[in-house]
Amino acid sequence: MRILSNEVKDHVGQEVHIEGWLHKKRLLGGLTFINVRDRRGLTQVVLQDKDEVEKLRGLQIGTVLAVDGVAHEEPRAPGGAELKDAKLTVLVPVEAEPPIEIDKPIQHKADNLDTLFEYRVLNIRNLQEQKIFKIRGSLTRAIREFLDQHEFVEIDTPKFLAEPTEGGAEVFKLDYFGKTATLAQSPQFFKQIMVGAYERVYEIGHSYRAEPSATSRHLTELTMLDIEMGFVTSHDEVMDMVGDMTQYALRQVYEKHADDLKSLNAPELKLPEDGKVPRFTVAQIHEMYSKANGQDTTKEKDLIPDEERWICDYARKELGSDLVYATEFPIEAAKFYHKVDAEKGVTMWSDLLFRGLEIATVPLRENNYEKMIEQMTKAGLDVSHEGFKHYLQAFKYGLPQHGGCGFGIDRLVEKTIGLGNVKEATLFPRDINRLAP
RNA sequence: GGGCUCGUAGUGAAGAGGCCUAUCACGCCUCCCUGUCACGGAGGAGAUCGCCGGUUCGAAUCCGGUCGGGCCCGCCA
Repeated sequence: MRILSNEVKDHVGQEVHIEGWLHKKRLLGGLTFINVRDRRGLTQVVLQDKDEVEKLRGLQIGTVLAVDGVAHEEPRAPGGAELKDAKLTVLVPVEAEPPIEIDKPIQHKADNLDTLFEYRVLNIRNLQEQKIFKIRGSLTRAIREFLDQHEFVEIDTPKFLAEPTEGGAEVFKLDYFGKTATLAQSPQFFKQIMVGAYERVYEIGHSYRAEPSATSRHLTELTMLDIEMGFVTSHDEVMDMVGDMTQYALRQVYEKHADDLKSLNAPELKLPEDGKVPRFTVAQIHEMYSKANGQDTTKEKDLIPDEERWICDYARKELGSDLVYATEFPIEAAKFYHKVDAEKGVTMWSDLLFRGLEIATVPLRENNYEKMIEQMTKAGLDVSHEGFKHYLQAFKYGLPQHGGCGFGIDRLVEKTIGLGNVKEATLFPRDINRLAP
């Protein structure tokens, strides 16, 4: 029966059977060490029999092996145990030399990202590279845990849509049996509709943006966490929920993957002591940034990327928080479904920033049917259009006040680990130039 | 859409008019090596310097074009 790499130490003195990939050979003459990789990690196998070593001649890293040997306690071996007197069985011989090395840290330099993704199939076998996606899995699991605890229902909504109706971003169009379909830029309409059923819903799914943005923070296919929560009494309540969730997920992952994050050189996690993510209005940030940097940004409707980096720096140094909210975005920057604070003349929409980057937009929605029609008409949209019909039904037949967020999972993973490009946090990234692998 | 950059063995880099018959590291091949873990040692193979054209006695190096990357801005998650 097959045992796994981390179980070898529990079978000292016994004959055991392991299977995995040849990960490394070290030939010292009369003594040969090989590392066998399985899903738990590496097992060191010691070979002294020349005939056994000969079985590996001409075979490359990646060869699939079975090894029968006796487990020994050995302080000199990684993990404190190893296999001796081993017999090898080659299950899948690999003679082709891998185009990249997988037993050493993989280059993540911006100039070489193309090579990283060109050989993704192989470099994902690198133990260091694997940590990134284990951490990614843990982050989304922690988010699901939090949302489940707070009575959110997980939903799945279609990605083929009839029309590009939401606005704000370029959409992909494709032939759908003679009609034109678009790929969803977000589950926006569906999650709001579902508030009418469950009050609280979320989806972790893919969204598609056809924007020709070749930057370190854009993908054409991205993973978004979309949350919507009904019967909220204030914008603050939504911000608190999203802030709590993010802190929960980060704490969980920093605890569970402490060693992995350290070996990946992730920054130390700084979260506010009182658990409340600090808030600044967009106008405040413009003012603070302009004063500190001598560049006048007070006329900008949105934050410029450098302001996002600056306010995050400020929050980390002065307030001990890697997370910070930019609130009260101006009405000119808003979408038709955002709720407007008429008294202040701003929207009830904020962005959650994390280590210099916008990772979520957190707005309160307009939920009044007549006001929606009014705001849509003002935005130049045809409210009688087929694409809006079912969305507006939800409002016509009763939606409570609600709010939520669109949260970029790829960006969250990138910044959690301290990577330089959102694509490094994505297994098989899709961008303006890349469709494969 | 605009701007700025970079293309040299399988991988990562050095070379910035002649010292280049192109250097180094890792990987690969052969041999030596009984405690390696980025093993070590000796030797070897592997590159028409992205492509096309130009300038020059001479181009990896300078110029133009082209193709392919990257970064920033706009926009967004």
